[in-house]
Amino acid sequence: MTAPERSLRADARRNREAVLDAAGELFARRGDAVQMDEIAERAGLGVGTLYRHFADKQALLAAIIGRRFEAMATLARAADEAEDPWTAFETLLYGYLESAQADAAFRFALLGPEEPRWNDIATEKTDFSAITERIVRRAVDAGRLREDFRADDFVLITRGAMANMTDAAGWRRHVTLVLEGIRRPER
Amino acid sequence: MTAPERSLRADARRNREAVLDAAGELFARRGDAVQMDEIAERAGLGVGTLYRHFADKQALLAAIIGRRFEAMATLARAADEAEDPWTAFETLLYGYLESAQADAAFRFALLGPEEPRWNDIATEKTDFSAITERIVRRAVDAGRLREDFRADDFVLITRGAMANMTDAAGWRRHVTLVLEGIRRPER
DNA sequence: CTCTAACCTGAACCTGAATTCCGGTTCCGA
DNA sequence: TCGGAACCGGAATTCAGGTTCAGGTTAGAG
Repeated sequence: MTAPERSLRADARRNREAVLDAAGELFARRGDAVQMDEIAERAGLGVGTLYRHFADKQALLAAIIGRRFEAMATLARAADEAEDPWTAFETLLYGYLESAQADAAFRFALLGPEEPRWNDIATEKTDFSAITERIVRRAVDAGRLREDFRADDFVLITRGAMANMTDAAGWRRHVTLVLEGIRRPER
Repeated sequence: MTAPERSLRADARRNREAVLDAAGELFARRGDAVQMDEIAERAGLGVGTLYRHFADKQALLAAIIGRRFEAMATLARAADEAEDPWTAFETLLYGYLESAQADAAFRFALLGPEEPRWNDIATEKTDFSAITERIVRRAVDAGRLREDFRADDFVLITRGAMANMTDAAGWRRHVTLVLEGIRRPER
């Protein structure tokens, strides 16, 4: 996709990285409302350079989102390490949501109506989904989640919480309420 | 706000209504993505006429949202009629969400980051909020909702569900899960 | 050190809407 | 029936942002 084709000239590689960093920072803060000019300025480059590395704004966005999903996959993998299935689940859930809170673009990508489209654009998402599925299954099998809980439900909860990220406290309360209906006692 | 100032010429009143209807229909289907030209065409009028009645797109949107909140207040009032507090609560919740499902603009207004702003723009919202508060209190007092449930939580749940209105079934599942954690047995 | 393909720049350009504006129309009171 | 204030139509204007491109600049192979 946005694969760093082999052998970029040193300065080109450096600039590409600068663009990614600047865009990541700005998109995270203000979602896709940021303008290409801003990104270019922050990266200390001309707009033209952005277009040399990314076909259009959408592609740049996609690259950033892909990065996030990679990070999410790592996070999920770490959560899956946990001995206790419930701990694994909770770690994943909160880790994911905290990342979402810190990144407006990521949130936007997940909440927007074109969400399904990211599957193609950000293939990194597949990894994450797979691990999530495993963690959910573990918790269900251990009897710590209602028996009919599915990975899809994880998405539902997650979206629900993200919709309440206007104020910092709201989504935690939301998750608390939901968890209560989903969780099952240890024994 | 968009008060139909006294004495509009007959045709003007008729046109104003046509605009409101056309806009309501289109906004409901596609949110604020619809263009002024489309609305004008559907209303069988020129764009200029829209601007004669509403300062700008935002104002037109606000008028529509206001209408919805009026309808929601009516709905809430009806729900409050119910003898059983839980029935009242559930009726309100589902009625509200079904309306949201049927109206993208309404949903958009409630989910968007400028949500708070609607309090000023659509004063009709106040009514709705008041009744909602009463219904929630009734259910809590009757011991049918967890003791610490507040009207704010109703908003949380509601936003959470709306975020899952991409597919028609998702939000119902979401509400089911949440209700489980919130509800308290009859006795 | 040279030369050129690969890069970069940023002003100009384009596009898609919202909004304006003014020459006609129409309602309606006298 | 008449006059003019209220209205209406819709092409023209404005504007914000994304995207392009005609030159200038290097990195780095030879």
